[in-house]
Amino acid sequence: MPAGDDATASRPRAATLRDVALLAGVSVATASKALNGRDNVHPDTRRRVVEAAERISFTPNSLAQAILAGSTGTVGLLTNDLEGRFSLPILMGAEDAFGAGQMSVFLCDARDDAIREQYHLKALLGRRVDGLIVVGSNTDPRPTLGTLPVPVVYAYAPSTDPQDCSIVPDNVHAGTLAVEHLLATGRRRIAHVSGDVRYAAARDRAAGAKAALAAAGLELVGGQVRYGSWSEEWGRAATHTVLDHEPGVDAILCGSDQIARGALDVLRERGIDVPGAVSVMGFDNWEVMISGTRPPLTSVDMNFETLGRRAAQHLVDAIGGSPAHGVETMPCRVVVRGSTARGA
Amino acid sequence: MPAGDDATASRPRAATLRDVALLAGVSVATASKALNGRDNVHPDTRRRVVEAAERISFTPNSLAQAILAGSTGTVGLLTNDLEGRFSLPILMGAEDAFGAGQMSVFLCDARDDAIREQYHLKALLGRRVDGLIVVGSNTDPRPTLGTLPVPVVYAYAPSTDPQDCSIVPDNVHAGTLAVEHLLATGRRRIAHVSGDVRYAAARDRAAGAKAALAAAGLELVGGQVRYGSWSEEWGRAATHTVLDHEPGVDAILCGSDQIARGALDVLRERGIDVPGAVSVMGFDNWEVMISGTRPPLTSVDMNFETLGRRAAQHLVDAIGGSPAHGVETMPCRVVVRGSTARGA
DNA sequence: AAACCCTCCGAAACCGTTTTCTGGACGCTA
DNA sequence: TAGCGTCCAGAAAACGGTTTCGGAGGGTTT
Repeated sequence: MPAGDDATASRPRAATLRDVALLAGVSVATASKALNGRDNVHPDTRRRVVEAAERISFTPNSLAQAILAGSTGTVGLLTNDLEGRFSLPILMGAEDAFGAGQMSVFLCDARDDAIREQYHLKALLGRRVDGLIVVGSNTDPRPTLGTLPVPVVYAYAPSTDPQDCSIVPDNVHAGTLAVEHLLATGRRRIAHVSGDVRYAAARDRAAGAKAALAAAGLELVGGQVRYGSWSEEWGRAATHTVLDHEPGVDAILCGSDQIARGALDVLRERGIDVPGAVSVMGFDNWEVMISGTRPPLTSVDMNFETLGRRAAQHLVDAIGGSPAHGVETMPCRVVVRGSTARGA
Repeated sequence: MPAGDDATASRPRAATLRDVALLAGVSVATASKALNGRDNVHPDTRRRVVEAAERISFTPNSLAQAILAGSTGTVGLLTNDLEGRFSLPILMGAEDAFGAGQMSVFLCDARDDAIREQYHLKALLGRRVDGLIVVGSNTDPRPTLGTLPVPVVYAYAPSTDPQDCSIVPDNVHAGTLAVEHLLATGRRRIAHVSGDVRYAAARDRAAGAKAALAAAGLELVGGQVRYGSWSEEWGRAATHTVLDHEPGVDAILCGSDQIARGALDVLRERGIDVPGAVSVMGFDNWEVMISGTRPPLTSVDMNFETLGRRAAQHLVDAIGGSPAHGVETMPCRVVVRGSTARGA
């Protein structure tokens, strides 16, 4: 158990440019120029300054630099999803896009609470972030933040205002890709078990799936999407129903990896071969859900990292004076695994 | 698809105190005093200033404030775990402890790369964070960052330097609690299937479990811990082995929720009643892994949020001049669910 | 020796805010 | 009416950097 004691043990105060200058025997102006590679500094002088800076491990105060330059090199990531399912890949993508260390990210979680969001927004603007990425908790449109003194990019959930810049995963295309993959592996009698119908993601994926089926002159087995909740439990229940009512079914397209896990469990219990008799697919390609499924689950990856990179790129452009408008959709991709293996 | 166009459409520059003062017809000094509730400002004047500030939605520039005050109201969270399993609850706990909006958090992911860590560290120190929380990717000790101009608290993974302040989950106690719970529900022949033996977490939990058994005059069925990997796959394999070699086993304590899922699957396949014949427990209480297990999995919650709050609290104390030293362990708790229900 | 150029350093202004200090206006008392 | 206290507003300094500008010093040319 730690015990507080040496309150007086003075921690070395962060070094300032003045300290460096004093130590090197030059003025602060010269020290600044020497460290920043400006011209008109004698090589010997520069060396002295650099050595002094290293000796006291001087780190320039970004605050002071920012106050002059008018930009801070920081962005705010205002999220509503701290399960981290979407925010974190987006954060990683953004970090990559900015270039490590160039830009630091303030992460704030509003927890889907408008009051808390305003609060964090105020704090971020006060800290003069150069821009904002707003991550929603689902793909339904969310209210715009309105006009702010810094550019904003909405990721995952689009803004209601079409003038804003939003980057969202293409759920319609995801549904299409999934069905095309199933068709390509010889499936014809496809059921679709999805999550909560109130989520745009569920409806969009279903729309894409139906469109792809229609293009092949087919429709869903049972004629309709089986909406429910985003849980394994629902995946199990719905799969039982599907198997009971549609004996000829040869593929179950699940609205999420969790639902797919439920489906796989029931198929295994009933002794139905996957993918021999029935193929199973999920959406999200959530590593932690998928690793361990039997057989390994084919899933549609929504490319969150790419989405984050793209959002960051748009933000950089906007900060640079070239804002974008409207909703941009990010393509996704099918990750094929054993649960739909061709001819298995 | 967004298209860049109105690069010239000037975004409203953030208002400064000077703007407010000009609009209210006072000096910046008076404006500052009026907005900060200082004395010696005439009520009418104050009202004029406040109205002016609201009219142009003035937000004080925290950078300028920080440069005066010498503290920024920001902390850095340097993590190596952006699966977010540990970092995010810790971040949430820290946010809570700081008090919403008081303190903003820079989140950086070093991805277990020392170079990247140094890079982020430099950026954070340059931004004059008031303190740092360093989150490891596992509970093995990690190298200290050494002496920095700001206080540091190590969370999840302790620092190698006992002078540093570290907050870690009490894995030994977790193992003890788990076994005590199993004993309390009448189990006597307990097997322990755990993850990678190279992880301190695995060894500590096992040590706690063995101690609790010894205290009851028992030992592990089979005499030893079955170490492997942190996967469902290993959970399944090891459970088969246990059932084959130890027919009398009445509980399987699993080193993680994932391993426990594997165990549950195998028990179900073999038609063994859980918890009637065999109890199953996991560690971590990872909601997303647990929701959907049949029966619902009893698990030891490591209280990451509390850990994060505690780390934040220690950081605040250290910033306030009362640093703590040494490793502090956080208690954990058993969350009882169906997989160990008494007398079921 | 005067005029000139070049190299290099430092003084000072600036960013946006807070705080201290100075001082003007006004009212009250002696 | 002089003296004093109170109330309120503004000027100025400070924080830690960057940048501009002026100028000192030395060498070269006429």
